Order: sequence, then structure tokens, then C-alpha cells
Amino acid sequence: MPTVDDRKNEHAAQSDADLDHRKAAILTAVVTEYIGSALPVGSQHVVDAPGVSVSSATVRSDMAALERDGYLVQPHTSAGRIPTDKGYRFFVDHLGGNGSLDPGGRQQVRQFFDHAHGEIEQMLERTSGLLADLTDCTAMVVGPSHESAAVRSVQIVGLGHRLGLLVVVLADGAVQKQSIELPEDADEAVLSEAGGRLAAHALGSTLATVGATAASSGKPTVDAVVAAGVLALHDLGGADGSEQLFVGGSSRMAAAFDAVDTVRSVLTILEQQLVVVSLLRDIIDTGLTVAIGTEHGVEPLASCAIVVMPVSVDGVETGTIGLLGPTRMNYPLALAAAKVVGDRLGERLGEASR
Amino acid sequence: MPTVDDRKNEHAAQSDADLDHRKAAILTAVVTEYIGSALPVGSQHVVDAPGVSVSSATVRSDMAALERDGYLVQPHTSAGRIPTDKGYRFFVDHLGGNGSLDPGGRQQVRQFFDHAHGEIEQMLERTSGLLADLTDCTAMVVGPSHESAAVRSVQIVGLGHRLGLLVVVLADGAVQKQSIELPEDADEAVLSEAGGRLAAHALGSTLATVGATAASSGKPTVDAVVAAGVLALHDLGGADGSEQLFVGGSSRMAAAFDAVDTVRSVLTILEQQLVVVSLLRDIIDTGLTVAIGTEHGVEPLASCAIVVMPVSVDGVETGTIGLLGPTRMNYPLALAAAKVVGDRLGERLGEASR
DNA sequence: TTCAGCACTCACTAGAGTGGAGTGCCAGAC
DNA sequence: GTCTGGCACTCCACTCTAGTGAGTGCTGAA
Repeated sequence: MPTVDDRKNEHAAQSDADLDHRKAAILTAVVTEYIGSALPVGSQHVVDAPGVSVSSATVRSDMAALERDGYLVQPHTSAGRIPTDKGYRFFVDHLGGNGSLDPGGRQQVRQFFDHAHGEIEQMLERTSGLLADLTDCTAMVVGPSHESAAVRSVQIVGLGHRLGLLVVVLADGAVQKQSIELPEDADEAVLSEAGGRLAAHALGSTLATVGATAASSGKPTVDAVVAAGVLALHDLGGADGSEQLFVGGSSRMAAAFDAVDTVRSVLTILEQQLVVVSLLRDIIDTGLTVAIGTEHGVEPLASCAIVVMPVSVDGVETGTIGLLGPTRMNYPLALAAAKVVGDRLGERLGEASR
Repeated sequence: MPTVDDRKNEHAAQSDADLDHRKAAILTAVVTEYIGSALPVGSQHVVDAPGVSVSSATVRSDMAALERDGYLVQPHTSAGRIPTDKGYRFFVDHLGGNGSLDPGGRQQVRQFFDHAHGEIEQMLERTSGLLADLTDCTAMVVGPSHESAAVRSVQIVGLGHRLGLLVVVLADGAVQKQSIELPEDADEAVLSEAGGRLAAHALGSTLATVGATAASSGKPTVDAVVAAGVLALHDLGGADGSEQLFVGGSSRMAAAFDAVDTVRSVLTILEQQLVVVSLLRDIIDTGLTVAIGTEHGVEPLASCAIVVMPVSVDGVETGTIGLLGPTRMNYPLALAAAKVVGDRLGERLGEASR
């Protein structure tokens, strides 16, 4: 009925999104409905959605157009429509940040961070659990990379026959260790002196920038221990796994899929820390917040969507939050949860290093 | 045909297992077949098995008896038989240690431990992956408990405004940390002195036996830091999670079950470290090596079997290996793999602490 | 451009029929 | 007694056949 109004809206919308106002509303309604029900959505179910005040016949013709344009597909003729990855993409891009956590969720987050204390690893681990709880997705939390953290303390502890342990404390509170082989005649005094020299050598640098050789002390045994220590420091700096990954709620995605081999292949991916970490990194690097279906290149996750959220401490991106679910996951909720938790986590990590 | 022989065997077997020789052979054959095929086993399929040189009719009557005694069930009349938990139990109890790793597996284990080096946690993590690879089961590795390890080093590192990190190195090479709040006026000198005092106080004891109060130094700031440190040490000692759990190959069990909600509930259990660790402990404490179906009390794992193997270092049980699979898992393989890997791991851990 | 009406499509379900793997039982052989 | 071949029986798994209904596309009129 309101033709003039409609035409104006439509024109405005068309120019910025190549989909007129009503089609966008219909698409949004289909996605929303499908996310909830996992069932193909028919024209009748969409008729009452906001922004769609037309008959089902009109909806049908719009849906046909949306299908032509690749936003929707039919599992078979005479079935309702389900969104394609492109459809989800449109939905996500036009959410407009109106997603927000329900009060219960907010409360849960507040409570979590009020009570969170202790070690950083433990907190990250629990954060992954929290996110999984909030969103019913599998949550991935990548801890801060220690690349840029300065060495705060270096120590060598003797553990027994020729076995020593190099313990490094970084400015961000991370503790790293590496076992080293000691010369036969290295006693406590030697270890202590070597530790001191190592500390002098490495303190303030990052693990990656620690110099390759330290000044000689004149005592061959001490020098040998120091050399072993420098080598170990280098090993620590060069380790690929400097970022720790915490996966929480992997059972959630088992609930989301009904094909058991999908579950299996997703689990297989999740077991590979390196793959997951670089996947999240890749997504962030391409500037995305959500990767839907095949937008990331990982084939076994083609029926999944991934929400990523960088965790910034004092404006510097240091960690990553990821949420993994089926492509029909609850995007508004996931985005909101990732944002809230990511922000709070960043603040929290900031407090610790201040 | 060989009646005399059979009767003799039968009698001998009956006295030690309340199942005559042939019935035992039939049961073993059914279990073996079912483990391989996951299909109900009919009398015809068992006729050629070793120890069963009778007709299918005779096998049928024996199977009926085995069903009466609770070793087998039929999914429905006119279907083959599948083993009950009791049937699996009999099978496992009468394996007689004849299970052994195939040469490829042995090779894989040898290679793994030849190349294993570096940190203990990393090695345990990889061990879980190895076990999963070998057995196609989900592997659980519980690291050594640090209960009995003496404190080798205590150190307090300042991280910034009022934030300190207590770093404890134990004799077994474990490093534990706990953040502590520092008094406003705690400078490097104070931390160093407090660290020294803490070390003097705690060195040689285990975390659990560290005294609750340390001698006063006369300097209130130092005393405050020491007190905070002692408290933190106590926290570390009292932490329930002193044993670390590494789960590898959780995708394997997704492949073993075809009901997706079984997968989900098993995953849910696996996510709960505490539950898993105490489950393994319980099984070992009841003197079992294999817990089948409901033998452990955890309901969601009723369709699973768990193989446990203590890891001993110098004769002392310090860790645990667990293998989780469906009740129709390959017991001989799992037992052999757990034994071999457990022994090698124990040796390896022994070398490190010697 | 929208909409009511209409013919059509096709997954899903239920019911009937069939094949076959498997059983239990029994009479006869050893 | 114990074992065995034969036989009748059971019942799942599969196929085939409507029948149903949610959903579609198209069309002509407002």
C-alpha cells in the first residue's frame, strides 16, 4: 500500500547494498528463521516478519529473485529456502551492530571477570569455557604472543646429574622453561653465576632479540653453561608454538551438526593447534570478523562459520578470540559475546601487565 | 569328533572360568568378529573359528546358553548375537597377554621416544597423540603429580605496579607460578631478600608440606612479601589441578560411534579435566586395567571402554595413561599399546629426574 | 506492482510385500 | 549323551506404492 514510502526506501537501500529494502528484509527473515529452526523456510513463514508487509505470493517472487542472485537455495523444488554462504554474508554485513548479549549473559561475563584471578593460562582456559557457554559454539582463545614481551628474569636451576632447567620470566607474566644439559662440573655456584650473566645478557630484550653470544667470564665451566643458556633462550624465541591455544566446548559443535563425520573432521582440525592459530590469524589479516563457509580456505570447515575478535591490550592486538559454529550459528549473539568478552579480557590482561 | 580330548579340556576350563572350552572359544570368536565388523554375529560366522569344530546347530545351542548366562544378547530374535559388557569382560580377562603391537607400531613408538626431547608437558601432549595414532582411540595422559616433588627453587619476580610472580621449580622439573600482590614499597631488593627467605623456608619440602609461617626478618615489608609468598605456595600445594591432563585424538571416538549425541556426551566428559583424572584414578584404585561399559560409574560413558595403565618411574606410580574407545574397541591392541608406551614413558621420565 | 488462485512438484510417511540371515527345535546318528 | 542336518519360523531391512501437504511458479485481474 505505501508505495511512495517504499520506493524511496528501496532506492536508498539499492544504492548501498544492491538489494531493495524488502528483499533485504525477506533475506534477513529467512536467515533468522533458519538459524532458529534449521528447517527450510517457506514464503508463508516470512510474511509476518518486520519490513515484509506483502502477500506470500510477492514474497515468493522476491525469494525467486534472491535465489537467482545466489542468496538462497532450495534443497529441492517445492521446498522452502535456505540461505547460501552469500546470504549469511549479507545478513552479517547488515546486522549493524544491533546484536547484544542478553542480561543474563552480561551478568555471567561480569561475574566471571570479577572472580577471575590467578594465572593467565588458567584464565584463558576458563574464558574459552565461558564463551562456549554463552554462545553454544566451540570457543578458541589464543593467548598473547610473547614475542614482544621483555625478559624480566632468567634463572638456571640444577635438577640432578647434568640436567638443568632454564626458567625465564617475561614481563607479561609468562614463564617459559627449557631443559639444558650441564657440564659435569657445574655446581650451584657455577649455575648461580651463569644465571646472573645470562640475566645481564638477556634482561630487557625479547626472547627473539637476545644476542647470540654473551661476554666471556674467563671461567670455562661458567661460559659453557651460559652458552647452553643462550642457546636455550634462542630455542624458546624461535618456537613456533609461542602462542597458546585454548579450545573450549568442543562438544557444542557436536550438537550443532547431525552428520557424525562432519563432527569428526572438525574435531580433527581443532586438534591441530598450529592450523587453528594460523587460521584465526589469516581471517583477521584479511580484515574479516566473520568467515563463513569456504571464505577461509579450510575445506573440512566448509559447513562452519568462524567469528574472530582480536583482543587488544592498551591498543595493541595481543590475542585472539574465535568462535566456531555451523554456518547457521547465531551471529548476533556470537558477535556480541566475542566483543564483550574480548574487551573485558583485554582490559584484564592490561591490568596484569601494568 | 575328538570327544575325549574335548571333554578333558572342557573340564579343565570349567573349573577355572565357569565356561567350557568350546563356549569360551565361541564367545571369543563372537567378540573378535564383532569388534571387527560391528555387526551382530551369527552362528555360521563362528563355525570356522579356532577351537570351534562343531556345526552351526551346536554353536547355536551354545550361543543360547551364553545368552542365558549373560555373555551375549540378541538385538532381536532372528538376529545374530552381540557381546554384553560381561562378554567383553570375559574376553579381556582371558586374553592372556597375547596382544602385541604390530612391527609398524613398535617402530613408531621407538622412533617417537628416540626423538622426544624438551619439556615434559610437550612430551606428554605428544604422547597422547602417539597413543591415539596407534590405537585409533582417544588417549588421555595424566602427567606426574607434583605432590611428592621437593621444591628446588623459589623466586619472586616483580612484574609492575604491586604485581609480583612467585616462580617455583620442583625437583621433577615442573615449574609452577602464582601471581601475588606486593606491598606498595616492595623494590627489587625487598623481592630478592624475600625470595631468599622463602627459598630457605621451602627448599626441600614438597608444596604440600611447606610450613604455614616463616621466621620474621625484622623488616615489615620483607615479612609481608614472604607471608604473601607462603600463602601462594600453599595455594599451589592445595590446587586440585596439580595433575595435568592431556587428551589426544578426540576425533577418533567420533569415528567410532554413529550416534551424534553419544559423541557429544563423551566430549562433554572429556572437557572436564577433573572428572577424567579422577575417573582414571578410580579405575586404577579398583585394581582394574580395563573398565567396560558401566564398570566405572560414569553414565554418559556407558557405551565406552577405558583402558588404563599406570606409568611408573623407578617403581613409583606417577602418571596414568588412558585409552577411551567404544566397548567394541580393539582390546589386545589397546592393551599392548598402553603397556609399551607406558613403560617407555616411565623410563623416559625416570631419565629426566635422575 | 501486488495479489489471490491454481496447477504442479516432490520430500516425507505409512503400509504392504519380499528376501534373507538368523534362530529354535527335533529326530536321528554316533 | 552329545552332536548334527533339516525344517519351520521370525523379523529386520529393503523396496514399492500410494497419499499427504508444504511449498513452489505462473497468470490474470485489481
